Amino acid sequence: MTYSEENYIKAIFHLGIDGVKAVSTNSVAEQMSTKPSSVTDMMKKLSEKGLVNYKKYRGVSLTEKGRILALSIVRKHRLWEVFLVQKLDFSWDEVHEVAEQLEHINSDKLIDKLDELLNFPEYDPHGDPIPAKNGQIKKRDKELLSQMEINSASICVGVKDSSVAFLRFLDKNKIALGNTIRVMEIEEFDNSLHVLIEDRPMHLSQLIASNLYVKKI
Amino acid sequence: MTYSEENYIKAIFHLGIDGVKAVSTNSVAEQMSTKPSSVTDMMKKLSEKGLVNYKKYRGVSLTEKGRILALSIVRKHRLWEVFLVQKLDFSWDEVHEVAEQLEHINSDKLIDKLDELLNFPEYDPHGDPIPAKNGQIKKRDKELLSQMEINSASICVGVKDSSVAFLRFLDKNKIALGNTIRVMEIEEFDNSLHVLIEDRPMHLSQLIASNLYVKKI
DNA sequence: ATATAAATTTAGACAAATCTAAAAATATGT
DNA sequence: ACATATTTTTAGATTTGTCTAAATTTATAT
Repeated sequence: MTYSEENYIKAIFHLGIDGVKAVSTNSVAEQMSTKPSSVTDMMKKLSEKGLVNYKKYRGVSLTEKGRILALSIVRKHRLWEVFLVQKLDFSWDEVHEVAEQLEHINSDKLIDKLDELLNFPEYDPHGDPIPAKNGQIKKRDKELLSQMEINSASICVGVKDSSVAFLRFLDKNKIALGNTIRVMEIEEFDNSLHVLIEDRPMHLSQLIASNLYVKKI
Repeated sequence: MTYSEENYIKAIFHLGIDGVKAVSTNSVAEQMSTKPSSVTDMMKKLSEKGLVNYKKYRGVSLTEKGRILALSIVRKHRLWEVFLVQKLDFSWDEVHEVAEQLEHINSDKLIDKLDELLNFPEYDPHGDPIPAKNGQIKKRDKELLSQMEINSASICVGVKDSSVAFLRFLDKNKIALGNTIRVMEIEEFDNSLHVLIEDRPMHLSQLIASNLYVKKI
């Protein structure tokens, strides 16, 4: 597998995450910052290799073989992110770029041993689950903060948007995974939330609330 | 820099290590398992970029800029090797292949932090010095065991040949860096050595002795 | 010194991954 | 339903790194 092939497989995986049957050529092109014609070329190639189901004009999806490959890449990416944060003191907004490179390193022993060094983590620094060696990936039961009711209490377990801008915003406002969040009031006007984060009162816009995953308690 | 360019720079660095003015096209090709014509092409390109001094038919050498780049790649390679051995329990004959991949990962912060995690090691698992961040590389005073005199005592500090076969041989015979070695007798016939390794008598062929670096004590 | 051998470069080709522009297929709105 | 817009594919070009085969330069041996 070339890096490029792996990146396409990963893109299709991420786009097709919520039970979507097939993803469009254009969406893959956008995700990867390439042109649709490049995607078409690559889909033919990956289809030849039995990694994707591709029908002209009908979009593309991963085969079982492709899914397993995608999961192994995601596993590597997320384990490296944990390593960077836990062992090298990276902040959660710095890890993605480096992990994008590290995820292509090819060595089973390396990944198994890294997993062990990190004590078999289940989630990456953004709260996303780390696929097991056999490809199993657990779906955490979580919902968006924006969907919580008044007076509900929850724990922050992940972010939907993991852009540098959003993560820095959270840092600046001392909002971190593991924090407890209680919804005190919902502004009808703009759907913003008055919350208590670890007993600290805060006012969060609807945009913020709809990018934070929480788990009811 | 592409991976390929980096590999050529590294090859020229390793071939030119002992004060050689210029290395030949063929030697680079052999080192990299490519064809001489491919080397010629790449030398033109690296010359354009100011990384090598290249004159047709006259061989090639690194410019200062090229040397600095080479040292940064070697630094990364050797730090990763230390990481693999110290943190992930790799044996010294398993690290090279993986480090060949990891050395191309591009992140200054990653390498600085890795260096720190490993406590600023000076040598890699084979006894080779790790270039400092600024490119400084210390030359350890060492000589081949085969050049030691009778009754001399020394400490094993490195290997010349770091092939899997040689490293496994050393493991099997419990010869490791840091061991003390005393030369008891030299066989005139085949230049083999009778030595005491950590007080354990052993008989080493001339080939073995000429691939072990030691430091007199 | 010069024929021959060896090393190196050149010329031309190829595969991978990308692009642009044009053509074809599909989707959409009234 | 059909004209128009959008999406997707095709055709052909480009760049990078590689190769083979032929030509050229340098080295070597007598």
